[in-house]
Amino acid sequence: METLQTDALAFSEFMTGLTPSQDARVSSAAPARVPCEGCGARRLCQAAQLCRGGDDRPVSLPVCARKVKAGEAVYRAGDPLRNLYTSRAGTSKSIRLYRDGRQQITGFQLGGEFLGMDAIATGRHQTEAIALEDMVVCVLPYREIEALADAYTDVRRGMERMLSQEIVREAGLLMLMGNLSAEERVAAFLVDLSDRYAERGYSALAFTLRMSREEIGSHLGMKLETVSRMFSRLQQRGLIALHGKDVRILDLPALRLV
Amino acid sequence: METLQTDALAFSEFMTGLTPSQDARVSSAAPARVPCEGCGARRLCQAAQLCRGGDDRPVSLPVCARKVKAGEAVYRAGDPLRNLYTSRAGTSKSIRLYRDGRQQITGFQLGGEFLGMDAIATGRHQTEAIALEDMVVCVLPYREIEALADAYTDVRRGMERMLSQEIVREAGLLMLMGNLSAEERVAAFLVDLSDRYAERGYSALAFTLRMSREEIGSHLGMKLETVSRMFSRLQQRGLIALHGKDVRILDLPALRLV
DNA sequence: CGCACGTTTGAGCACCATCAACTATAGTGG
DNA sequence: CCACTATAGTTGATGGTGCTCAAACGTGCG
Repeated sequence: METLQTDALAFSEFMTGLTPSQDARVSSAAPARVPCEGCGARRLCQAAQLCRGGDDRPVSLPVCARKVKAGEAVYRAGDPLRNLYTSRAGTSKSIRLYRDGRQQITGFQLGGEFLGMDAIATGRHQTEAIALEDMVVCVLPYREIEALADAYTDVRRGMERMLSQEIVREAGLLMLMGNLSAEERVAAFLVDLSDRYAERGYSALAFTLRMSREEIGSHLGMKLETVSRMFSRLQQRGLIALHGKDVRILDLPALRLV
Repeated sequence: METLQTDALAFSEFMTGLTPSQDARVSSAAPARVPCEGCGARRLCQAAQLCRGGDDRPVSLPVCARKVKAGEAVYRAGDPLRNLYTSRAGTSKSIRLYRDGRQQITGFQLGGEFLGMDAIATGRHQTEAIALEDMVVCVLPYREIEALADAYTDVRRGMERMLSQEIVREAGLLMLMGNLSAEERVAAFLVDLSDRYAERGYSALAFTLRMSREEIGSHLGMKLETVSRMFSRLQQRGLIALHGKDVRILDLPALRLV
């Protein structure tokens, strides 16, 4: 997997599942239909079971790919729920806005992970998703997902499981915010990223943070200076080594116990 | 509604929808089938749309009522998901346990509110629900819910909306934990309770806290002494008046702005 | 009544936020 | 290629918020 990271073109192709000629059709302006079959991330895609037509499911979800540049929004708070999304490549953040301008990052989404489920309750997006780097996202029309879910039990179960997983994930964050010290939170954040990268086939011990210290702080409920200090402290303890945004985890078991 | 609170028997009957003779059949040991039709809380029941048989839905969910004494568990962490629950009467807390004994209260459930959705992802309950006072809960067999959801679109939509609402609710809590001061959190907690009591027909300005200061603290991410101090401060400011667990909100608009 | 428990209030301290200075890095244009 | 700038990150000094420890005060119950 690491070799792919060193080969930018092959890596891009692997993640997007698009050959250069297909790639030309995929733009912000004109999303193109692309088959799940060609998607390199399919094995790890949370939405894959919704996309593919199973033995007993002749119809598969028509998936459009869309490019989103770093800093652009996948969707905005208040937007009506038209689509759900999966990241084919790239990382995004989900921001929840508050009345007085305060905001909180409720989560980061890596490649293969699902976005937008907060909108299902009200029909409007409660958060907004901003790309932290250039992304390719799969656009999953919500109406079609609903239709599929109406027709096929396993799709329905999949949706429910993903919603419930999100509840469990947020409950874990609540625990973190309510009980853990700043150092413990940062350690838990790194362990979580490590686990998720490992799940997607990347190195669990060396990765690049796609988000700033301030964004990490907003997610964990602390200030950017504190994040920086805790990184330094973990480094002094010999648990991690970091140069800028590049993290190497030197002692993962110990980091889990912080 | 307040008159009902003064008449204990009528109130109990109203909330449980059980006449005394029915009531005798309802015990922890032997849950009895009770129809949603007789339930006084039905209009406010989050699960009502799952229970009742609509025009196009001949089959309705067989609902059993169960009594749970204060301090007893509705379900425990690790229990396999067999049922979802609605509180017919009484308040519960949802606790999430942590490896080292630390724990966090992820929420309180009032009468009419749903319990147990955290189990759908894994098939086992991630939290445990403990009654804060004597409760009557509706036991909704998960398999039957699934079957109903497979058969009827509106049931499926209802389930998804409830799951998504839970995500939005927890995201709000995350915001609270990440950004608000102790005083702001306590104020927000009271406002939330006020809104929910109002929704269920009770007074928005006078109610009794069913949980201890420590439980409030565990929910809001602070210590019980701090909760007490913040209550005192809000009282000094003239926003609330409290005697023990009885709260009167003197200036709700101001409390919202804290 | 006495005991247990929940709650309130106080004093001192630790942790994290704030303010501020400095460094590192990347991007821009001469 | 190098200055120049802007942005991100690190580190230090200081203060405030909330935690810890502790004592006193109710309130309910056996």
